Amino acid sequence: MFRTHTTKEASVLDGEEVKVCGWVHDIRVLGRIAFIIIRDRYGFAQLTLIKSVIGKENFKKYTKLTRESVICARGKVQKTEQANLGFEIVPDEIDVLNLAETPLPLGVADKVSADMETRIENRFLDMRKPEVLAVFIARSNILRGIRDVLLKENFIEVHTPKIVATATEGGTELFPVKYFEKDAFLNQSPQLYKQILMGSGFDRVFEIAPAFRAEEHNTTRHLNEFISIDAEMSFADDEDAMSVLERGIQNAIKYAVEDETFKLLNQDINVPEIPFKRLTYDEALEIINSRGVNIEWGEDFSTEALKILGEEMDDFYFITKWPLEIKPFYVLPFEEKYSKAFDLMYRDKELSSGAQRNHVYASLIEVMKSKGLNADSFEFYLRAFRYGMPPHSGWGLGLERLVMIITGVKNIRECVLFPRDRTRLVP
RNA sequence: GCCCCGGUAGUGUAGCGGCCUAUCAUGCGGGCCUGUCGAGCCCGCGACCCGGGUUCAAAUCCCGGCCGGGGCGCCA
Repeated sequence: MFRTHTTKEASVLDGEEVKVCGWVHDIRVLGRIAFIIIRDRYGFAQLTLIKSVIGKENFKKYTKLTRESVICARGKVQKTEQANLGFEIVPDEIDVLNLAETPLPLGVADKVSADMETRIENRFLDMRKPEVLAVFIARSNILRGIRDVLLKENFIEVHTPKIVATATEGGTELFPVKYFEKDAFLNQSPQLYKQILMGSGFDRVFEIAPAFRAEEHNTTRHLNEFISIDAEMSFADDEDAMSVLERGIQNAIKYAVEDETFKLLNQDINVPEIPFKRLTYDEALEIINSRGVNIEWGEDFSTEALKILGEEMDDFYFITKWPLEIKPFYVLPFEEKYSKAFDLMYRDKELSSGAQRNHVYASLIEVMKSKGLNADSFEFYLRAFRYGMPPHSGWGLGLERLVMIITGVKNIRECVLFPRDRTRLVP
């Protein structure tokens, strides 16, 4: 057995023999006494080495260990006020499982910061930092928070193809892939497939999976590969969809903040009250124009415009009743020039977009024509609308955007283990 | 796709024509120290992205390349 206890399990003991394994975080030598700080995923433990007890040779050997080496220490746990952690382990024996080379390309315990590039190139080391790990623990909790709500509300978790023959919505660029003798693409969204499932009578589905966009954007809030959380529900309107979404967000934040590692992020966020405020596109436009930024009716909001909304509104809010012309073909038209589309915002950031969908075949064809789309290439999708398609609604939510907002991380790349951006394909 | 900005020891930086055999911190190596916990003190190690040009003189100015960061557009 490598270890009997994690550092956290050992921290509550007193007098017991334990074996703990982890990384050498730091070593402090003070003449005839030395301290080795050992770190594992769960925390830290201090190994206290007294030269006269452990022997001259062992003392020298152990204090010459390099930082970030992997060791396993066997010894007695003692509660003590003298240690900052409130306990220490007095080792009889330390096994060196793997000696780390020196110098480290990125210091884990160093007091200097590192650039994003250095961090990502040495991501395995970067992720040894407890505050970096905390982002991924939060990410896991956020996912669980949303998944729990969806499962509880009877959604079926599904997976749709990521290698596809046609664009989902037009507009964004796709990554081409060779599919034997055919040309194919990486899917930008599961939109069309989850709608087909409504025609299959699945009633409520959700999918948590990667989506790919070949846009050459270079910002702190875009990725070329991201995780899209998509939900779709039958016999439901836009309001029903928004309501599921806000319950999911609320629960995600609840799960994230109640984890004890969340405090490492120094993020001040409260579990939000629901329902979130609904603001129509027209109302939003009025606010923006009143602040001197001119946006014409029917235009999408610029970053500058969204910053104004972010200042005027509460943290989370929906923008509803969008002009039909700036939304994708599959949204339901409403009062001539409007649609049943909505966006979920957090201050100035777009988190999610959704809509009640157009389930009427003839109307769908008409909208596609007006947008210059070729209905023939969407036949696999459209045929589901000819043999019994219920009214339905849904949304897509960018996981990393949500993680960014909840954890307070400023660059979306920090929310992904190994991010894919305009120039990064390795690691 | 358009527009800014930047590349100096392992890491993060200062310097922006001659005071540079290049600053500081961190790290690494060595020494002292029996309770450190951002340990302390002393000694040492280690760097100007690549190619061309301007100049008596280039880390510093100019051109090209490569690499990176950010903003906009677009979106999640």
